[in-house]
Amino acid sequence: MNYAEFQEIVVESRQELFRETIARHRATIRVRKEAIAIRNLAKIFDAVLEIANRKGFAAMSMRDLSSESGLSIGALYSYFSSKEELLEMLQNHGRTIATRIMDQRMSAERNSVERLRAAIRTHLYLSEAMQPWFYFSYMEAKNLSKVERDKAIASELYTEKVLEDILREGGEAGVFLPRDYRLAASVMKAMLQDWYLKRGKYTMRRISVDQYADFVVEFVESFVLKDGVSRIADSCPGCAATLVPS
Amino acid sequence: MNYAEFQEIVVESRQELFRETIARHRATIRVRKEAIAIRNLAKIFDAVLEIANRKGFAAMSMRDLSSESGLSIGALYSYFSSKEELLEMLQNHGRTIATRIMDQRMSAERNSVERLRAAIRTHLYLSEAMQPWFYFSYMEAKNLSKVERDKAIASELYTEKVLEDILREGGEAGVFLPRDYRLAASVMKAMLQDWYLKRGKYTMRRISVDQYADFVVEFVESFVLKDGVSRIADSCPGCAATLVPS
DNA sequence: GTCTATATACGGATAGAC
DNA sequence: GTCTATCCGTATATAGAC
Repeated sequence: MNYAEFQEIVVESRQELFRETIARHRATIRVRKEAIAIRNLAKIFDAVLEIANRKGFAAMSMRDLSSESGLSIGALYSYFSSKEELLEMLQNHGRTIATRIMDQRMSAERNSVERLRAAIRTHLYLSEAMQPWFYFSYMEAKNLSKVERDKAIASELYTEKVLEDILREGGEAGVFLPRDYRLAASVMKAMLQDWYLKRGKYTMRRISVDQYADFVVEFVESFVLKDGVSRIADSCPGCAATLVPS
Repeated sequence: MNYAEFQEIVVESRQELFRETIARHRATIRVRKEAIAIRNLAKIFDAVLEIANRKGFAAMSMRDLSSESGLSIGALYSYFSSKEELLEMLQNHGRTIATRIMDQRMSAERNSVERLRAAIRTHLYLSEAMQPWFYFSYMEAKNLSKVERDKAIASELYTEKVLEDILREGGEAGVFLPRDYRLAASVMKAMLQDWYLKRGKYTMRRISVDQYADFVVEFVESFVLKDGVSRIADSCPGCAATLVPS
């Protein structure tokens, strides 16, 4: 599966997830007509991501949000009861999509090498499809309430644990070299996060998400596999092409 | 050189750099007595880093800064003319220290493998000694004026270019394997940045900066060196100990 | 050099018309 | 369901006493 195919999955589940988010916040969302609520909530979330990723959530005023989303300030407040709740809604919404898709796709793979590759690819594809949300979530995490911040941290650590467990199982099976798997998972995570944190840089350099994924797989495998480089070059000649100096 | 030794260099140059920062902003800093100005500016910078890294620079009020720094709001404004100028002063101050020390230490090393290790270690040591500033600089970069933001981006890209050039020179000398050196420099940078962006995580896990540095060197060398693992394990048995699974 | 008191503007949130 | 007008707290920045 390449990125183009993956993207469709995300687009398809989008509608359904807005329905769920609206249901979860039935208490504060006063708009009863679902179609309208979905359309406007999507506009609001997109506008928040656009403004907050440019100048920060704290610096975004309701007047900014009103003009960017096309809804009046009064109308905005029938979708949330405070700016803080808006932040929490957006965090929960994004995290739910991300977690669900990640879990779905990881459950398919069985052997360690394939699981490692799938984890890298899926995470990168996901953060590519939802780049504004991932960036926002990273940058605004410290501004969340303690409860919400703890959820965000738990989610981060869970992703890292998934990577660590793949490495550990592969290590026990003798597929991977003995390494500090926890530290390896940490720096892998850092590489995955760089994709959405420095998106502009990679766009300028004309690096596609598939190229980046191939590179990260290669880099990590050279560290954990016994024969490092050769394997992926054999199994995926196209990938190897991305490894020569530019 | 380990971290403890490195730290002294940073502490020593601190005073001198405050003098320079005050000289550079002679126009706005109304306080004439240098000793007082240095002491208070240091208090102000520390307080900004403390508050802004907790809840963001935009959310930090002058009242917050006043009570954290111990200076009144009126006194604060004799050190800068606006909140925005304060942000720029702090960015410039930190970047000057970081750039100067990085350049100093890199000029010493000659061969490619040593240069690569020195670049990794120095960057990590620097970001450890100045962790609050590095974190602040990363998180608040997007809130700077265009001029200042461009300076911050240029500085980021320069660091990456240093890494890329080391790899390229080593590649041309046949010391490193042929790789995409630009992408390699990118992900190395991501690993280096993880150290100051997730400082709390590594503290909890009792990973020292020296352990982390050894690990990153090992990881990168397994990718670019022909015989990967063995070299560092031979040249530094202590380091190898950190590589077994915990 | 540093303080307190205050001018002035801008922010989040609500009321009530349509 | 959405809009405009407005309340009221809090923000930055300054003035002037000490």
